[in-house]
Amino acid sequence: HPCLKKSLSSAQVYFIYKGLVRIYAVNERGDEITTELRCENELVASYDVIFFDQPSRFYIQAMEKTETFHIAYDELQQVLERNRKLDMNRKYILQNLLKNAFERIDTFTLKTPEERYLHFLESNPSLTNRVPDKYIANVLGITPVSLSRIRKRIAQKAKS
Amino acid sequence: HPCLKKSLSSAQVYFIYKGLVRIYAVNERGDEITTELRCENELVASYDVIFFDQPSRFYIQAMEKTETFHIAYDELQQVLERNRKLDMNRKYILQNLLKNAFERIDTFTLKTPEERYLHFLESNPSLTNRVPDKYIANVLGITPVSLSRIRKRIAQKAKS
DNA sequence: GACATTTCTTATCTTTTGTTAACGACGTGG
DNA sequence: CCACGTCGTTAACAAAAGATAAGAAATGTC
Repeated sequence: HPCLKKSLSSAQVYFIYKGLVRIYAVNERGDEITTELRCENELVASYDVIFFDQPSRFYIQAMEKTETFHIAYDELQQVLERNRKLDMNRKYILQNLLKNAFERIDTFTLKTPEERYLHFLESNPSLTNRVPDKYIANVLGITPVSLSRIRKRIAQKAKS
Repeated sequence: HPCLKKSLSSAQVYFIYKGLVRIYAVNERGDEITTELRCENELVASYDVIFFDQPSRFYIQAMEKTETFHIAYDELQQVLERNRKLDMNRKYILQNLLKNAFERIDTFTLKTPEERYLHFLESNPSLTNRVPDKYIANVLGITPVSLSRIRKRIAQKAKS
């Protein structure tokens, strides 16, 4: 049976040191849509709460046995404030988040769904076999049925 | 005649204090695709150069008479290092970039092109009448022809 | 004003995607 | 072993989007 679903409603920042989670929201048509897949050494937080100070639209569900550290966002800020040595880490983490976000945006503007899927496989080889395809489809902005067809097309090209 | 096109190849960070630019890249089919529209009080940089230390895929073109400050990224880091008082600003700027990036990603996963366009109009009322629609279409991940049809559909709904 | 250029719209056709439903494969728990 | 639920694939149809081309509208230049 599936793992527990929880609202991502607190102003906590989670660091995953083991396992894999999906972040999902409910769109205007009432469907659960997975927006993020995050695994080891990655951060999870609801930007609704942290950046907008609003109720979170997001939920979290572990796809595997997952272990995390977590800390309140405000507290994290204070810790970083006090320890200059951690500053490099903060820069690195924020920049890494930004880099990935920009890269992902550009796959939506510059690539077709098929190219986007291939790019996902290259960029996330570790995720591919750990998550049902339907969640990957959501992350790519397409439906599971459409992803299935894309996979078929790719397989046909590979044969010829 | 259109304004000059320049490669965004330096490791500079530009702050726009007047005007409006578009950032574009050339996709795998050889088309110029606008990926970003940036105006007053916003930052411009090539994340290819700054984050990946790679040749930039991006170009910049001013849509209006535009004036900017710019500073080398490394130098900016050093300035911020030396002036603790600027640190708050850095946090604010980085978080703002992240917030916008996350929000934009979610419009691709959670919204239809039509909803995405309406969201763009709400979020960027100042841009709407300053840029040709074809660039907005690119930013939304659709073609100009498709955006034209979406606009027509919205207008028809508004009548009824 | 006249002209050229760019942009937007529209039409046509093709391709892709969304939607829904059915089917089989697989794993789990009784 | 069987019932059950989940997941991926496939089919059928509707809807939307891409590609291309042709006109209309808007813009800029002289």
